[in-house]
Amino acid sequence: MDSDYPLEGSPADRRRQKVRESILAAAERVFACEGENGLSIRRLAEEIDYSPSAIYKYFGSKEELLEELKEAFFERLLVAVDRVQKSGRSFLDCSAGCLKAYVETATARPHHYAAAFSSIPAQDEQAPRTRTWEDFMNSQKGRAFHVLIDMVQQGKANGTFDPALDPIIAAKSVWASCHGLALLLIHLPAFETVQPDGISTSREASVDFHIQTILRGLRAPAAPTPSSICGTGT
Amino acid sequence: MDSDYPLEGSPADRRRQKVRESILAAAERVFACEGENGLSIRRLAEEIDYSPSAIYKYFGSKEELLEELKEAFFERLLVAVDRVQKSGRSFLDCSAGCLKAYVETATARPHHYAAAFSSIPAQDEQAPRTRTWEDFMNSQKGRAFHVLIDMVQQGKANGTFDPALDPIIAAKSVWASCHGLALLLIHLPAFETVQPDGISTSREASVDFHIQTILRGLRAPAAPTPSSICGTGT
DNA sequence: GGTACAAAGTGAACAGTGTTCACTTAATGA
DNA sequence: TCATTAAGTGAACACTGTTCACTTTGTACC
Repeated sequence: MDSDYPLEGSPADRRRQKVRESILAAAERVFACEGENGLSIRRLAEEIDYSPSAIYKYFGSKEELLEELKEAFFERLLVAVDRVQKSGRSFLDCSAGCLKAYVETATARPHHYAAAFSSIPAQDEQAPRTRTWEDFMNSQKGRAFHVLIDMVQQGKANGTFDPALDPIIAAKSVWASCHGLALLLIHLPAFETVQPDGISTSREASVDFHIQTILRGLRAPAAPTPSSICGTGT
Repeated sequence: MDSDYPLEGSPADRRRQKVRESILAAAERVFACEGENGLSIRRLAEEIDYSPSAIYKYFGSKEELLEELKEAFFERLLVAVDRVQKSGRSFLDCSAGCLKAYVETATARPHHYAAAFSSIPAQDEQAPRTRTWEDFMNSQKGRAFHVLIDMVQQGKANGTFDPALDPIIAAKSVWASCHGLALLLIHLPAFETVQPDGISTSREASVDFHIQTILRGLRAPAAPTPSSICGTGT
């Protein structure tokens, strides 16, 4: 979105953009190392040799600044998924690759990913109930979610997945599973290590198993044509 | 653990215990409504008509106080799981029931559940690597995790699950899936609502589908006995 | 060039946070 | 009754996000 080559806008605009980006870069740096607690406005100001109040000329609040960092996760994710999808693999390989890309993109920047899902909405606040679908689908989150819906629909069409699947419900389920794995890897150091004896399974084996299990759960129940009777949820 | 009937210890001890519990009760109350941000030591002190510094006679730090609230989730979970397991259902029904209990226990107190998985360990800090297994397994988290391991092993033994499963890896996978669903329900109000048109699927249907998909992913690959396959929840 | 105006940047201050510590008050055991 | 210990307090410290009157800087126009 933001151009890399500074050839547009007035000199003042370009300068402003530069400072803005230096703030974000500093925030990125500190946040990656020390998380939300280590990232204070004063610390940030010190890092870029400005006064704390200067930052408020660029971002309305700390929350707003963080929002920008959070959005970046879904941008990176969409890029990674795109790369997988263009690699010309088979459907199942491609699907597994996308899910793996999700987990890896998430765990590569633990603090960013955790922060992206950190806000808990107040229970009574349910006013913006109407036309949430379009709003959601136009956000980065929504676009990433749509990749999953497409995946399910494609799998149904080519006979890999159960034709009775509701694409949205199934996509939600897949998302939840990946989300959970990413977060457990991030939050629970024991999760990787935990193993009764020295024989600790590699992280990658766990991730691969998880993804294969997710996909197996969506598979078509039996042979699609002649003797396909025993299917459960048809 | 903490006795309800105040018949042990000296009067002073009992008094102390009472104050301690009133602090925890107030914390519980405030935390449930307003989350970690709304819970300050001063607010807590005001709530129980003590001075802020008094609280430090009972808890070493705010962190320590919160730790106690977080542990409570796993206690509630173990109680709920125990109830399901004693209900005498079939293996698959019981398993599904336990997973559902997990999601429901988690979403019933969103702030508590989210907080229980909120800390992100520093990347370099990997000193306590040795004998983590026993430590972990003796914690409440570990005991809850063990329920899942047992579930997988039982499923392998009775032919429901793939006999090739590694119980620990499979249990991790199941945990991750439930964890992810619970957190998405907590953090993303859109997750429940999201649906292209007014036809919004109920939350329960999503949860049930997710759990069935998890269990389906662990199923034995082919028919274990001649004609005993077609029923879903035996 | 000089000038008016807006933007960028600053320092001090406010209200809030977790935490500490010297202190007073209350309860206990000898 | 008195000494010892625990419980409880108020003021302070170092920090936080945020605001606001202020100065400096840059830009556009005459």
